[in-house]
Amino acid sequence: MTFRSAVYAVVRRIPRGEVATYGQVAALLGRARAARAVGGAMGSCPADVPWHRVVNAQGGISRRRRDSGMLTQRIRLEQEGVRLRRGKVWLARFQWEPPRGRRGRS
DNA sequence: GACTTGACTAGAC
DNA sequence: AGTCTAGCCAAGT
Repeated sequence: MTFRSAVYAVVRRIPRGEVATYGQVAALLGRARAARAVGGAMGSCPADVPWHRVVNAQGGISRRRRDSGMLTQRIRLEQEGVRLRRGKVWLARFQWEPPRGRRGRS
């Protein structure tokens, strides 16, 4: 199980209409400081991974080196009902609150 | 195994 | 509030 596949597993759990931050995903994996690695994993992910539901700590859409997919991300989020405030996701309202005691043990 | 890169962050200025 | 700097982590060379 690579770190990346673990990342995908978590992202797939993000409910439609909600979002999570890179740091949040990292924390759920027990690697609170690996937000950067999470971003790297998102660079290329399976089609069934709702990558658009992952944003940076400020609720903003991080820039890719190339591709302007960040535009697609914003649109997809809005279509799911996630509202933005001044170009940034309204985290206080749409940030995902993952259930605890999951991840295998209780 | 060292070195580089990147969709990150938090803290200084 | 906008920029810069320094940690942090996994992957690919």
